[in-house]
Amino acid sequence: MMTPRKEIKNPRVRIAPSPTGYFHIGTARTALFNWLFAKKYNGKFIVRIEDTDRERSKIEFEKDIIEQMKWLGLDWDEGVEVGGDFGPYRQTECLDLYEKYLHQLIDEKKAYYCFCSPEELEAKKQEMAARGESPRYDGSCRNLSPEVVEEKLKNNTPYVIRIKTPDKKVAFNDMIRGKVEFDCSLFGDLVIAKSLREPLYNFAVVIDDHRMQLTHVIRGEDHLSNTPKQIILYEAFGWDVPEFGHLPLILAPDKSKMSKRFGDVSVAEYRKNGYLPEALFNFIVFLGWHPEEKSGEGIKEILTKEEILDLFDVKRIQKGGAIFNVDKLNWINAEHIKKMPIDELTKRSSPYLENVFGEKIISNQEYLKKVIESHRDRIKKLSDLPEMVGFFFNLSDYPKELLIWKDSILENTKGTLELLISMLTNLKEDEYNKNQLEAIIMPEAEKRGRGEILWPLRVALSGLKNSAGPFEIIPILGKEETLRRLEIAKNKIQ
RNA sequence: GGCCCUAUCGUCUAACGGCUAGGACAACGCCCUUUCACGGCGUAAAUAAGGGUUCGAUUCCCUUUGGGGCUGCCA
Repeated sequence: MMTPRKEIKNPRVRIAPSPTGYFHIGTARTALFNWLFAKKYNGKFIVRIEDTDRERSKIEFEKDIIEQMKWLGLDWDEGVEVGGDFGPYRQTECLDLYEKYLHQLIDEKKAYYCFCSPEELEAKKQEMAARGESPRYDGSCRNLSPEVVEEKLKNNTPYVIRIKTPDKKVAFNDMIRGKVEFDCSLFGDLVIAKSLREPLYNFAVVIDDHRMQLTHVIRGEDHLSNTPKQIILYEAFGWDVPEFGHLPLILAPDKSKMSKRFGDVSVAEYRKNGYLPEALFNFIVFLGWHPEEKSGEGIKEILTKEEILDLFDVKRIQKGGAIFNVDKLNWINAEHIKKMPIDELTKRSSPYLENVFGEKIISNQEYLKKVIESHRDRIKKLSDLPEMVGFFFNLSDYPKELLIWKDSILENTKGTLELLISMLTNLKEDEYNKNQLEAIIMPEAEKRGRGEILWPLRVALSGLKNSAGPFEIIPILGKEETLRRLEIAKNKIQ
């Protein structure tokens, strides 16, 4: 059986995004699992920016990463913005350190300068592929004499730095997958730096993970095959190897890696589209993880961050990839919207409304709250709101035919509107509540047919084919506006 | 191609080696209903295939098949 799991205590974990694009949903999930892991086991969560790719790294992306992580409700103990004892937390600020370690490896003959040109390499690669071998570096520069190396360096011959990959198998015990083994002889000598001042990912990661004393490296499954390469480096330095855990990937509906299909699935995009951070958090964590079922009938799926943290357990992380299902996200989002206190919901919805209808819309908070409350059960996303509640602020024009119930006739509709106007005119302002309204209108509706009365009423109020019911709308609109809208309807018909 | 990971309803998933394989989303149907939603009730829907091990496999092992990742002087 399995070896007993080591007790996890005060782990140090990290998320190490590279600022080469907007904060991606997949990165968000990795961040989330690391955050949960740190919180759950009383450890530290660290944010490190991996910007060794100078070409593609941009400060605006770094800002976005930080902003969206905060938006999702994540906080970190060390890293960019907050600092800490193991800085710098941005790789481009560690160049001296990488250079030092590169020198160390070269001095110890564990790494070497390679002067092969990309063209040569490509040709060799083709050759090997043609022979059916797995393409790898043949080690031409592995044993260059110090004189030759010095000469070439003096002449500014372009070079890279390669690690001498040991000819052996490397195994590790993945927290999620159990034992995983790779044959390193298949790799060849890996390039670990483009130059002394240009370290490459696999090298920089090891230096930093070690330097920051990380105990667990939890990352996407796409890094699984990088792990043995990094272990080689740990061993070259004689450092302790952290525990690794490789999360299953989030897949697009066609099962390809998420980023490939919808390249720009940024968290910011979901935010803009009206998803709540608590819903996105909830949804994403359920992609590849489910809590233990508590005695019997199903599990609770709508959870707060705190509840998730309480239930979280690494052992229950899934191995297989999970497809990102927007329908489920929409449902979870809707559920969180239903649960949210109205003041909070109003605050969060305001930007979406303001965006469409302008600032004045938020001036009357009490009105706004009633409007939002009346429609919270009908929306999936905050961004659905403007379209649905717009009529409260501004009744748009509609064809008079819309006022006519099913196969009723214009004449009846006119009669209905006149009747309603007279009934509602007699009702006092403070009687404009659901109960009173129903008390006077429903008997009439039962008599003449509900649709005959209620449909024209509702359309007159909303101007829409589909909307909330009249007894929800009228109390919000109030007497004056209600009657005004009924007059508009009546005038349309004449 | 090579290496690695992976496999329960369409999707996310549950099931100490032991029940009619459970739940959720979506779909469909019915109810509620002035419309559209909400809500309530219900229906259909899965252990990839083949071998073992076992009294008994969704569960353990092997093979095949499918899917995915990696195979950069990206991260």
